[in-house]
Amino acid sequence: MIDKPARVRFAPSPTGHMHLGSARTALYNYLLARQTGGQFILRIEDTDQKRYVPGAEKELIDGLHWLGLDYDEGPDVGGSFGPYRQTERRETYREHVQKLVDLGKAYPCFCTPERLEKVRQEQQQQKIRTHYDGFCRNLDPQEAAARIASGEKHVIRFKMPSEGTTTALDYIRGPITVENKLLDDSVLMKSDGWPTYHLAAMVDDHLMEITHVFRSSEWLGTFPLHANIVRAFGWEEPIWIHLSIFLKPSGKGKMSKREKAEAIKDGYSIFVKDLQDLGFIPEGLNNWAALMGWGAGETEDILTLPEMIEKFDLHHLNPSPAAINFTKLDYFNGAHIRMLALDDLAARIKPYFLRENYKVDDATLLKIVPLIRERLVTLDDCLPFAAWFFKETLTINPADLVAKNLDSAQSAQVARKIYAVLENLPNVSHAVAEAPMRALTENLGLSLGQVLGLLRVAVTGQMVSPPLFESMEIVGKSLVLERLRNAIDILEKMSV
RNA sequence: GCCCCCAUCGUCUAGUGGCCCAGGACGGGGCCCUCUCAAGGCCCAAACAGCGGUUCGAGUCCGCUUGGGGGCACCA
Repeated sequence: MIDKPARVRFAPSPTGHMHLGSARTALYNYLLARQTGGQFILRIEDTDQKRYVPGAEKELIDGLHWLGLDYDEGPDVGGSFGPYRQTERRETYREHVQKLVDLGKAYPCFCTPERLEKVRQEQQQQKIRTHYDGFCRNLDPQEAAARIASGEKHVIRFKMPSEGTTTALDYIRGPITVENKLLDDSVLMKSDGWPTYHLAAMVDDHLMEITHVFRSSEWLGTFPLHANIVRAFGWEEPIWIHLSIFLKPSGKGKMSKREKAEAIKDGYSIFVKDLQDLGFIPEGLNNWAALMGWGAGETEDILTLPEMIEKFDLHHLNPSPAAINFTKLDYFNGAHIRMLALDDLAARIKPYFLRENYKVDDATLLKIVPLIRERLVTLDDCLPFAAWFFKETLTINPADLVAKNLDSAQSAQVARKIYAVLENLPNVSHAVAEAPMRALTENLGLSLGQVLGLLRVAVTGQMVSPPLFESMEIVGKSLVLERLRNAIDILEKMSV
């Protein structure tokens, strides 16, 4: 599907951590821009002074970079439609809201927050719709001007048409119609002089020549308002695409704050930064997030970013809410890890060893990677599988050394036999060691599981490890024999 | 309370009136491979919320019911 170049924007507010929903919205924006040869823009919607979180913008930018969703215009990269931070566009909003006032499509309102709260409570008591009662809607313009001149605090409200209906077109849902009398005279400009989202986003989308607006379906309620604002200015509307929201794994509502915190304990999170720390890779995360709400086709599942760019199609976006399925994220992550080049994977898991203070040498690491690659679900799984490679001494649970269906004395006996065989080999490489070990197993009348299981624990210190012979090849003969000697000691001590 | 949106296997989805006794993927179960754990291969169970229409024909169109979700700020 190749269309005209799209200008799209990801417009988060720096009020907290970047979460999954944001990541997916950003991804869809990116995909459409790249597919059509258009531009992907980052705009920071920071007009709410009270909710501003220092560092949030940086986290957003870092998150985007980590995900590989590079943007063409934004606060840190510039562009000819800037500035890209709404706090730097205050004058623009002021001019535009004035235009609306002059047009008679917006008006100053002097109601105090206290009065509004009182009105709201009364409405709730009467069980009627909570809305602005229009107290200032028909103030005499002269009088209003005088009150403003005298410095009286006020906001600017949009004068919503009071009769008829408004129909706005959502790309994936079709036309959405509401009765205008149900619509509120929303605040466009706050008393602190900053615009609300309703005004700022509409103005910016127009001025920045945005062609497609991807946003959460949480905006559906104010969709008619926004359409009315755009129309009041006489502007052309962008294509609106309201994305389904993400539900908690049970499918019952959005994740609560508490549930978000709980998820971390299970090794999951809805925050991009956490997911990164937890060992998820951008390739896996993008793939998983993309497919929540987008039907990519009949059979395709594992997709790379370039493949997604090629296949992305607005027609296959899904309007229904989607329950988060972290198990499926595991699958996508593992699948993409397996697709990584060996040196790439090595570079990505190295920090996890360093984080635990292991001394990692790159040559060894590179030899280990092919052994553990298909075993990793998340990057930090490298630790349980391969940390032992970098340990000076092993901590062995003696009971693990005792081979299945044998006692400690018998196991010690087997261990000595293994030692004797390995000792006489030129080295313990896979090619050299396997056949003799199989032969030994057969001679002893034991199973491979019994013999190699014992050897595994002796060499790696654990019951589960990467393939034994390949591992021994990396460790080397002398260390293998040393550890085997140690294992024999342990078993002999157990037997007395 | 009011408004809006949504509705196919447990989950994510394919399906745009006949190609569907509904396809794929995750998860689950079984088998194979196998030195552990994985990965991989094969197989199985599993869904059109209900009821009315429209039509020669409906998962697909319409209505209602039910269920679910979102919203009703000088937050975004």
